[in-house]
Amino acid sequence: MSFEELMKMAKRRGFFWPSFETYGGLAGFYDYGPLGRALKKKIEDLWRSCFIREGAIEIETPTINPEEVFHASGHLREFKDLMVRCSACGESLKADQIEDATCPVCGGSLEKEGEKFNLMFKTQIGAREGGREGYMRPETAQGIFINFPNLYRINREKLPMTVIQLGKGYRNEISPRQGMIRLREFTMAEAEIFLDPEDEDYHEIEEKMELKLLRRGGDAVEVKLKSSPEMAGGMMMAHHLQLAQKFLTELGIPESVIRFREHEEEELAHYASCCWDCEVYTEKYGWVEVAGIADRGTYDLEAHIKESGVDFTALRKFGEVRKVKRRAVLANTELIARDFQAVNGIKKALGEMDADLLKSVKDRGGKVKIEVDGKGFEIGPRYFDVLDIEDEASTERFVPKVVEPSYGIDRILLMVLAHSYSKEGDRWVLKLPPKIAPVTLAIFPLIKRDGLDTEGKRVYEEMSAKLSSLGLICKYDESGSIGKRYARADEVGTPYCVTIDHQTLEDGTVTVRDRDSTTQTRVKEENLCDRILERSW
RNA sequence: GCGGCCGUAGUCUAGUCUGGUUACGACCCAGCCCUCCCAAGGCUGAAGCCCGGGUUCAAAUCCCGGCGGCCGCACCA
Repeated sequence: MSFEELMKMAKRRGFFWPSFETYGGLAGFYDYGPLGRALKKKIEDLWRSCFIREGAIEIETPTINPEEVFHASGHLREFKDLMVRCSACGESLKADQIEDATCPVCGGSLEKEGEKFNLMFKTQIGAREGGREGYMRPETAQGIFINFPNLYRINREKLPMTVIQLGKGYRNEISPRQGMIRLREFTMAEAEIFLDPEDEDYHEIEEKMELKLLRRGGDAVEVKLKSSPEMAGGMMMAHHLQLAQKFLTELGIPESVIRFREHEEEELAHYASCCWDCEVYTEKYGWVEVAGIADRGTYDLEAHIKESGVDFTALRKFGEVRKVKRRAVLANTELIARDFQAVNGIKKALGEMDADLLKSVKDRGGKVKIEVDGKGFEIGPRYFDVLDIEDEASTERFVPKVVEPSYGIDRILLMVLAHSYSKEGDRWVLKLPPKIAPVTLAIFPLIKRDGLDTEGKRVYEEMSAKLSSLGLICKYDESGSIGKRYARADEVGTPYCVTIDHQTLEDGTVTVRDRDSTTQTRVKEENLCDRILERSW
């Protein structure tokens, strides 16, 4: 099996093909045909059920976001780098690292015009005058983060809280390559797990499951995470590494081609403190990232607090009354009133200042400069006190940390095809797990006469009515020879072919052919539906 | 974005160097015939020179430009 053959099959049979071929083609965009669309939907459904199963809630937010969102998230700043190329050695350099117009690598001269590497698609929202700038989202995650207060309330203020979103993401890649591997518009499936950093032991780690971990700068090792979840970055990270492997193997990707690779320090995204890529191996592309499980810490929620001023905290309940130490600034209002008058302004300003800082100022006998209504004041140590107070409290507010598994659905679909497509002698067989096969059932008359064709169409209509209500696709085919029809069905991974033969007319039984073994069993027509659904639903 | 190679039906491909009949063949696809279980066979049919300009009596073929693709470099937050 080569990737070229796979891509040809995908186009010929209707899984996917490059977009806009009518107008000369455009790299980084792919269309899904009927089979691809059906397969993709089933992969998405399976992913969704993997998370819903453990209590996740799903939302949908816009793909276009106003500028503020990405200003807060740091995406805007990250993309403002100017890249400049050296015309002598070809080295690409970030413009802010260059002091004069010479190349720090070879001393050659640099091109005058730098290029902006902004990987977000920019767009205008509303009328040109008074409109706002917007961007196509490069990840679905921000739509979840900015909704945290709503979601936390809707989730009855319980953590951990897992929020998922499936949808399109956009990255204006400089030069997309490798067909479907790097797209400019693609489908992501992301989960944000909000949790209390002081209480991470939510999940049982599966003892038996073995993962291949490639740690920073090290060799890959097979480990059972039960004994050392800290290897993966904590219980929640370990759990999601396992979940990723379970999901991929359920799609038919063998365990032997799945591994997890820890990001090197310099490889980490600006928001992540730790990240494991889940990679799948293929001959053609080597190890390809299909999912990333990142520890985003409190980065995003803190960023949105700072940008918006909105409260993105959660409430931690101690379950008992605790003594909580707190440092408070107490203004000496009598003295302030006597010497400065502007009591309320100064008191307010003192209250907003950092208590620890004021403490150290007071301890050294220094002065604090304060401006109130344009007038400056120098406040000496005797005008305020810094007190350590012990309160009693049964709750406190905190910013939750976030663990983020993020899956690339298009890449996963490609990997699923690559690892299920095989040649058996002369026949191409797509050995998809029955529950994700785009076409579940094909119905053939053995030959096109003797009433077998009309009987076949009748069976087809009945089965199609039943299966389509479950979202499953059923096909009827009477063209060519029976062998050719089996071959056509095998090529697109149809797990079951039902043939109507002369015996059907006598006793109401049909044959069910299994794709992988090609063996046939005879079943009564009334049992056919149950038989098909056993493994396909 | 830079460099190299490339662009003929849905797919693979002959033809391009050396301009000249109706652009070769295969697969796939559709219709009909045949066919009692794994791409049998027959007949018929649909479908193509990436786009634009130039040279020429004449361009798939030669020249220029554009677009797109593949590979390498860079990029991949």
